[in-house]
Amino acid sequence: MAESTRERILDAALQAFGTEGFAATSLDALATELGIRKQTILYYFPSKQAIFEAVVDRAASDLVKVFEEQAARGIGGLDQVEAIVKRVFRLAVRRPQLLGLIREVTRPGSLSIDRLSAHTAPIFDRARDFLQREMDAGRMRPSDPEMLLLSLYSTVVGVATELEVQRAMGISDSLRGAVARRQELIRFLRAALEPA
Amino acid sequence: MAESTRERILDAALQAFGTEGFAATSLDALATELGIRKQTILYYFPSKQAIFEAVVDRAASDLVKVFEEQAARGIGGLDQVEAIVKRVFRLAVRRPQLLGLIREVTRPGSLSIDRLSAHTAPIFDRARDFLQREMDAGRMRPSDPEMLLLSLYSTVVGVATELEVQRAMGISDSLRGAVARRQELIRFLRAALEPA
DNA sequence: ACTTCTCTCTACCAATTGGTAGAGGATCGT
DNA sequence: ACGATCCTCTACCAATTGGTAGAGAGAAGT
Repeated sequence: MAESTRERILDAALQAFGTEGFAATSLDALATELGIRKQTILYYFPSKQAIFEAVVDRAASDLVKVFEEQAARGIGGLDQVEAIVKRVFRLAVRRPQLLGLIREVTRPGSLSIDRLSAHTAPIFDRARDFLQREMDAGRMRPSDPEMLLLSLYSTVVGVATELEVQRAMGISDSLRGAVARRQELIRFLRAALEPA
Repeated sequence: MAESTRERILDAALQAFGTEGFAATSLDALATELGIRKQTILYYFPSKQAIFEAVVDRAASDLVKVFEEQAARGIGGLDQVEAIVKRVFRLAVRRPQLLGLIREVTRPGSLSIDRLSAHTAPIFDRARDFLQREMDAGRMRPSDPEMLLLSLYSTVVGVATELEVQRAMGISDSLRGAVARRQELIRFLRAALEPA
């Protein structure tokens, strides 16, 4: 067997939760899609909420891995920011459900937000320290690193995931469109971050 | 009577759809909150979907009004961008459900996206033309105005609405926090937009 | 051969879902 | 006084929801 049933359930659940959302996803629909019975799902996970938490855990560690891989290279400066943006975009193109799930978890009133931030808190701290260091070294325009991090997060995740907004604006969402968006975003961020 | 039943239903529906989402909102819950029976709701609106569409229509025209009020002043340049950011923030503080609803509508697979963009398309065009004009006049760093608009949209809406992410980052979401975020965001955008 | 463990199934269930049918009480113009 | 219209209600309903109970098949260990 290429993939265990448990893994297949998690894959399908990530897809569903990340696009339709938690409430709009039913266990029956999930089971039908997998060609199994709902009770098989409930054999592996005690409840729908438990599936969601398992999906969040896996997605969070996938995300964190992407950041840590790049952090390990430590090329520094705006090139480092650019490299991370590129990685996030690659993730958004290959596995859009992953960022969709983040949006689902970070919605007001969502449970599991603490579960997500438990994973991401270390890389937030790391990113904040990185920004502070670069500012101190004069390689980046000085500002409040926490607020800047929030702006960066919003911009990158937004441009990477807001496909419907782009369609509404009349912007192509093809692969070539994604590359163009990424390039323009990087120019935008460089302009915002470069020391004056 | 201060407010008609129909208006009260729309208010409560905006609140619910904008925070919990469409699927997670039940007509019974809506009715209970209003102290009426579900069937009263269905007297005014033929279906749940119809309520959602009515809410989207009203929210969209409220949003458009905010933009058009500022566009009418036409102060131009980066000051105009700043003024719009301030207005969006004021909206996000006073009526957070409104931007929450936008996020709900712009989720992949959402119906009613066309309904929203029918309202917003004119102001998108207007904003694009504005950016192009300012670039041509040398008051703004030249770039692709459509892509820039997408970046601006993502950044502003993200910083204004991603309260849970801010909490996870350890940033205060008080009113004073909102002002600080706004100021930092404006500095960020000015740096990104100022001609080199 | 027998037990045990792992897995998927059928059969249910109570609660909730969005929605229909129609009664009854106001308030209105006539 | 009287019908008509507007509004909110009670009474239902079929379908779907997440979840429980337990049977049965297959493989593995003894």
